[in-house]
Amino acid sequence: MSNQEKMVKEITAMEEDFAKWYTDIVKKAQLMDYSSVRGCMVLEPHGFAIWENIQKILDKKFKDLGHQNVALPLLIPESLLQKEREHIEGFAPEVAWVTHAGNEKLQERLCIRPTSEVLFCEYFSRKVHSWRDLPKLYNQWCNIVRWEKTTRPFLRTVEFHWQEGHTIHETKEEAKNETMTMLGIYADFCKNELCMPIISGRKTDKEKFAGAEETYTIEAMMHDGKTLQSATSHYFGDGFSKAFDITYQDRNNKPSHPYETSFGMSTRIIGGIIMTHGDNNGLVLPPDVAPIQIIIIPISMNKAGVLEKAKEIYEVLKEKYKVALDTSDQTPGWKFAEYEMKGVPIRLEIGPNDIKKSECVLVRRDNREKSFVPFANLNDEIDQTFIKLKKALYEKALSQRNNLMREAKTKDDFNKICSEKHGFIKSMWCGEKKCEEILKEELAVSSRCISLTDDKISDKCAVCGKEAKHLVYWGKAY
RNA sequence: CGAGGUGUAGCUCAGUUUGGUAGAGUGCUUGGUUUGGGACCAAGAUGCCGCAGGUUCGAGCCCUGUCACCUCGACCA
Repeated sequence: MSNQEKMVKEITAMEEDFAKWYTDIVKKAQLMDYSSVRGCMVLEPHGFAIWENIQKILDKKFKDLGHQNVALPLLIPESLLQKEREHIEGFAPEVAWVTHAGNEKLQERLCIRPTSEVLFCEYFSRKVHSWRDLPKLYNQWCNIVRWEKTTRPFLRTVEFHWQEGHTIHETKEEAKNETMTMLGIYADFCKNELCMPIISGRKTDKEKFAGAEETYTIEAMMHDGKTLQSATSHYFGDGFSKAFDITYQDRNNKPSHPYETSFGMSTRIIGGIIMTHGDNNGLVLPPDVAPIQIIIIPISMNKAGVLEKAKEIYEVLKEKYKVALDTSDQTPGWKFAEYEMKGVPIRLEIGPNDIKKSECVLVRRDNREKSFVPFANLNDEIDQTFIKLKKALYEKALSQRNNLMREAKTKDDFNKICSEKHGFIKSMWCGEKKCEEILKEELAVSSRCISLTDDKISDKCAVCGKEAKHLVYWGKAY
């Protein structure tokens, strides 16, 4: 068996079994491990380090906009959860209740937060009394629990880590602006740092967050054509503030209800990175979130000068990059495969032949292209390679998405498209829930989002033929 | 929650038909030779056979129950 075959043997080819390919990568790149509770995952160092990098980048973006971090409780009393009707109806089935020791008769039933709107509302109701107290721009990094029936690593777990921003404002306009600003933050982050093309838009009433007036989303397409809701930003209007009796004296000295928003991105995005960039050799990580950006592999470590040179290069590069040097006694081939599996964007090989020529071998993870780089040019060449690699990741993902993008003008178009492999389906929609339900029931595609642009592909709803109101992106969702 | 499947060494699994000393590959440990795409030799260590009952002289294997996990649906970020 050739080495190439051996390597491929480790990971199921995505063409053969996509679900297994995904699980193989998650396990073999050591991103996470299962635990003794179904759907509750151990985030292993390499997986958590990706999340930490995501946190670092997003947290800075939030703080640059004036948001502050807070930590609210893990537990919610039943009466609090039930104050907003739509909200509790949406979440009730997947709430985890806590049984606790002590005098249970006297204490109210508690649940683990499935999301923290009600906690923020209660908090705001105690803190907001004057228009001078507004706005409040808060965020928390935390874990939450939703008792999902079927779970998949990162994509859907019972416990998951996320950030949830909650803001409260004087006016509708201000709250709506906040909602759109935060959607933009997520969209830019996906594009610029994660190299993921996304479509942003508004959710239909059927798909929006329980209790929200409007939900905005960014949707990405995975290798298998399915779509992933990658982050959401909600405009709540004053529904929550009325339900939770948040009132303040406004500028006219009248009691008034403020307007709220919330927005979130979760560890699910790591699943999105895997299924957007990964290949049959393993994970492919965008440099900005890679725990190791450069791996240095010395060849023939026992030959004179090799280890010394590798260490020297490591010391220089570590000033600027996340770099690691692997001096373990595994063979070079083993190390190549290992770090490709882990998605490390750049590999440097340093061996006796290179030292003679004062150069090293630089290999890109995305296309595995090798080049010889003089030690003197290393810094520049690495910078250039990161730029090229990021561009290549984005463009590859974009062209894949566009190749699988379809347009449907009629129900027959939908039928035909859904009988083969497809990604997003663009079509015009009349705005009726019934047409959404028909597509969902007959073809298992759901509305992903309503386009925010005025683009049209026809004047009629593709399902019922009545006058169309919106351009909608449809798809099979994770 | 429906339909199917699987629980045996860290991991992947054989052994269950026909009950009779617990197995293989891989990984791990130690020593040596190696090192430009998952190296080789030698010597080792590793098991509540998911859990609880039952049948039997004797159960990984048969019976009953139970729990967990996986795949596909439905539900959902």
